[in-house]
Amino acid sequence: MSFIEQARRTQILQHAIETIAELGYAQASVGQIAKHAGISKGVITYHFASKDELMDQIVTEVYAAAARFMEPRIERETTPAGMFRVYIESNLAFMEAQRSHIVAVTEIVANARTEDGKLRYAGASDESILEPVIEILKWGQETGDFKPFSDFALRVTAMSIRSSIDGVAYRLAAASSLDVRGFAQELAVLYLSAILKPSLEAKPDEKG
Amino acid sequence: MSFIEQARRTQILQHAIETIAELGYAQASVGQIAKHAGISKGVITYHFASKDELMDQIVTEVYAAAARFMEPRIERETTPAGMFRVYIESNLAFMEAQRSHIVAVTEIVANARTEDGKLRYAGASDESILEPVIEILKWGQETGDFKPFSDFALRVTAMSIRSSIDGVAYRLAAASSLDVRGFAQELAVLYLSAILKPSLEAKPDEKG
Amino acid sequence: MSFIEQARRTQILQHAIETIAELGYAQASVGQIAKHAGISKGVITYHFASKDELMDQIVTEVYAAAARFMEPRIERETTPAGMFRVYIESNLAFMEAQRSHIVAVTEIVANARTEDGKLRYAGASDESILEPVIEILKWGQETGDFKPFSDFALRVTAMSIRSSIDGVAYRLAAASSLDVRGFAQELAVLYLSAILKPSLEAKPDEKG
Amino acid sequence: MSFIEQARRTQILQHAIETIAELGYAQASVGQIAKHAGISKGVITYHFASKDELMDQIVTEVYAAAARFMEPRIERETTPAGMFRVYIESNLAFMEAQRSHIVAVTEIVANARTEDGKLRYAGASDESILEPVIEILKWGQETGDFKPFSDFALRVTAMSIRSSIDGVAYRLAAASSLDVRGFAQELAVLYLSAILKPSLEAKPDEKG
DNA sequence: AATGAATGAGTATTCATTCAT
DNA sequence: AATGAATGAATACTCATTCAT
Repeated sequence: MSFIEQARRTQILQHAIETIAELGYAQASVGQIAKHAGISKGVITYHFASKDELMDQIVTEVYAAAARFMEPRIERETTPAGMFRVYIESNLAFMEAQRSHIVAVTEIVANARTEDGKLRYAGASDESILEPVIEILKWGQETGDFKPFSDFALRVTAMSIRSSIDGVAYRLAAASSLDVRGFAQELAVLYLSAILKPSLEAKPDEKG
Repeated sequence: MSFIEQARRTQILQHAIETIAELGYAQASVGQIAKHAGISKGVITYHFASKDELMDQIVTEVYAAAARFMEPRIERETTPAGMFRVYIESNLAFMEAQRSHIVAVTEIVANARTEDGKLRYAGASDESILEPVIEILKWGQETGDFKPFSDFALRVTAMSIRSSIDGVAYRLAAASSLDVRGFAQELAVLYLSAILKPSLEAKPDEKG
Repeated sequence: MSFIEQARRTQILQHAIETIAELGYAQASVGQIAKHAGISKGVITYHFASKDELMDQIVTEVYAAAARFMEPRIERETTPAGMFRVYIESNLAFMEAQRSHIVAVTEIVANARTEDGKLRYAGASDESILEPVIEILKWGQETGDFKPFSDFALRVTAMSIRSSIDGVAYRLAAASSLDVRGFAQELAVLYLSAILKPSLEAKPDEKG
Repeated sequence: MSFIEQARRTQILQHAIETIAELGYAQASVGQIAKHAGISKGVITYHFASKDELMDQIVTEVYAAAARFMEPRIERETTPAGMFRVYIESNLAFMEAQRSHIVAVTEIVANARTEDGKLRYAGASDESILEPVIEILKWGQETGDFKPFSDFALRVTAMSIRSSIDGVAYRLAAASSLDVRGFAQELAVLYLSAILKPSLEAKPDEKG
C-alpha cells in the first residue's frame, strides 16, 4: 500500500470519525461521510472494500492509538496505586484529546451489527478491555497495597471502573461540557479510597 | 383516550420493546415491530402519530415503571447508607426483572436523534437521573455518615455510580450472562467503602 | 393471497416480461420495469420479496402455461409420429402466441445467476425439458414406428430437437420475422424423415 | 498498430474471454477482466476505446479462428455428404477445443445490447453464419445426393442444423459434461438420414 | 378501528469511463 | 505505455409515512 494511498485512507477515516461523532452511527451513511469530506461516494468505496472495513479500521486504529498513548504512561509507574491512578487519568486524557474518535468508536461498538443482527464488536470489547484493569487489581492484592477481594468482587470492581470511564465517553458524545481532568483525579481518589488497604495512613502515591 | 385505545397502545409498546431488545434500534423498523405483533404496519401509525412518539412513550413508560419499583423500596430505608445500598440494588433488580425494557430504552437513548443529528434524549437523561443519587449523597454528608465531599467530587461520585449501574444495562444488551443480584451487592459494598466516613467501625446497615 | 393481490402480481409480472423481452435481462432493472408499468419502484418490492422471486415467478408461470397449452394437444394423439409432430408444432405455436413470454424466459434462464456466479436455472432447464421428448422417441421405438437407436443416439436426437425448437426462441428474441407455423411443419417433416423406420411406405399420420 | 501493441491487445482479449467464460457476461466487468489479467483497469481502456470495442474484437476474432479451423477441413471434402458431415464435426471439434472462446462469444452475442436495448449482434450472427450451410445443402441438391427441398424447407433445415450445433455451445456454457465428438457423429448421421436421397443404398462417404 | 397499497427518499455497492501523473 | 485515483450514474432493496377503503 503506497504512502499516498495510506494518506488518503487516513483522511477518509478522519472524516468518517467526525461524521459519526456528529450525526451518530445510523446517520453516518457513506454519502454523508463523502459530503463531509467534500468528495464523491465512489472515492470511499474505491479506498475501502466495504463500509464494514471502514468501521473496522476506525475501531482498530482508535484502540491502537489509545494503547500507544496509555501504555508508556502506565508502565512508568512503580506501584499498583500509581498504575491504577494513571490508568484512569491517561484513559480519560486520551478521551478528551481525541474526543470525536472516542465518540465514534463508542457509536460503532454500540451499533454495528452482523447480518444476523448480533452486535459486531460484542465479544471483543469486553474481556480484552477488562483484562488490564484486572491485572492491576491483582498485582495490588499481591503486594498487599489493595484490600483482598474475592474473584467475583474483583471482577465487579473492574467492570465498575470501566463503566465509570466509558460513561465519560457517553457524556462527551452527548456534547455536555465536562472538566475531564478533574473528573479523572476525583475518580481515581474515589476508587482508591475503596480498594486501598486502610492500614495506617493510606496514601496514594506522590506525583506532580 | 378510551380504555381500549390505551390497551392497544400498551400492547404495541410491549411489542416495540421486545423488537428493539432483540434486533437493536436500527433494525427495529415499524414493519418489524408490526410483524412481531402480528398486525399490519398501519395499526401502529394509526395509534401513534410517528415513530418518534412511539419511542418517546417507551422511554417515558419505562422510566416511570422504574421509579414505581424503586421509590417505595428506597423510601423504606432510614439511613443514608441503607438508602444508597437499596438505590443500587433496586435499580439493578429492576434491570434484571425488566431486562428487555431496559435494553430497549438503552438502545433508544443511545441512538434516537433529532433531524439535525443531535441525540434526542441527551439532556433529559442526565440531570433528572443524577438528582436522586446526589440527594442521597448530600443527606449522608449532612448526617455525617458519609465523608465530606466537594461539590465537584460529589457530582463525580454520582456520575460514577450511575455509569456503573448503566454499564450493567449495556452488558445485558450484549447478551452476556451476569449474576446481577451479586453484582449489585458487591457494587454497593465497593462504593460504600469509598464514601462512608471511616470513623470507628464503618459498617453498612444490616439487612437480610 | 387476496384476489386483488394476485391481480396486481400478475400485472407486474406481465410488465416485467415485456420489459425483459424488449431490453434484455441485464437492462431490465426494477426501475425499468416500474417505468414500463407506470408505477413507483416501491410497488414492485412491496409485492415481491426480491427480484429473484419475481424472476422465479416468471419462469414458473411461463413453463406452466406452456405445459397447459401443449399437453392436451399432445395427449390427443394416438401414434408416436403424431405425438412427435404435435409436440413440435404446439411448442412453436405457443412460442409464437406468447412470444414475449418465451423471450423473457429465455433471457432469464440464460442470464440469472446465483451469488457464486453459477447459472440459477442451469440444472432445472435441462433434464426435465428433455424428458418428454425422450419418452416419445422411446415409445416410437417400442411400437416399431421409429428406427432403433442406441441410448446415446436417442439422447443426441432429443437434444437436437430441443435445440432446433429453442433456436426459434432466440430468433424471435432477435426480432427477426419468421413464419413460425411453416417452420414447425417443416421441422417435423425433417426430423420424422430421419427417425421414422423406412419400411414400406413411411407416412406421418394424417391431419388437417 | 505496432507489433507490441497487437500482442498486448491479444493478451487482454484472452483474459477477457476467460473471464466471460467463467463469470458470464454480466459479471465480466472491466475490473474483473483486469484482475484476471493481473493488470490495472486503465490498461484495458488504454488499449481499447470502450468495452464495446473489446467485445467486438472477441466476437470477430473467435469467428475468424473458427473459420480458419473449419474451412480447410471442409474444403478437403469432395462430396456434399462429406462436406456436410465435416462441417458439423469440425464445428463441434472447434467448440470443444476452444470451449471458453465459444462460451464467451455465446455470452456476448446473447447479451450485448445497443443503447436502445436491441441485441448488438442480432443481425450479424444470422445470415452470414447460415450461408455456408445453405450452400452445402444447395450443392447436394444440384448433384442429386440430397433430396429436393423447397427454398423454405432448405432454410428451415439450415437453421435447425445451426441451432443443433449452437445448442452444444449453451450446454458447454452450463458446464455440463458432454461427449462432443460422439455427439457430432450422431448429429451428422441424424441429419444425413433426413436429407440424403433414399435411392438404393444411401451411404455417407467413408472416413477414418 | 384497521388495513393493504403505494410512495419517494435513502441505503451500500458496482462499474465504465476519464484523466493527471 | 501504464496506472491509480476519482467520478457519477445505476443497481436492488428498506423504510416511515400517507391514504383510500
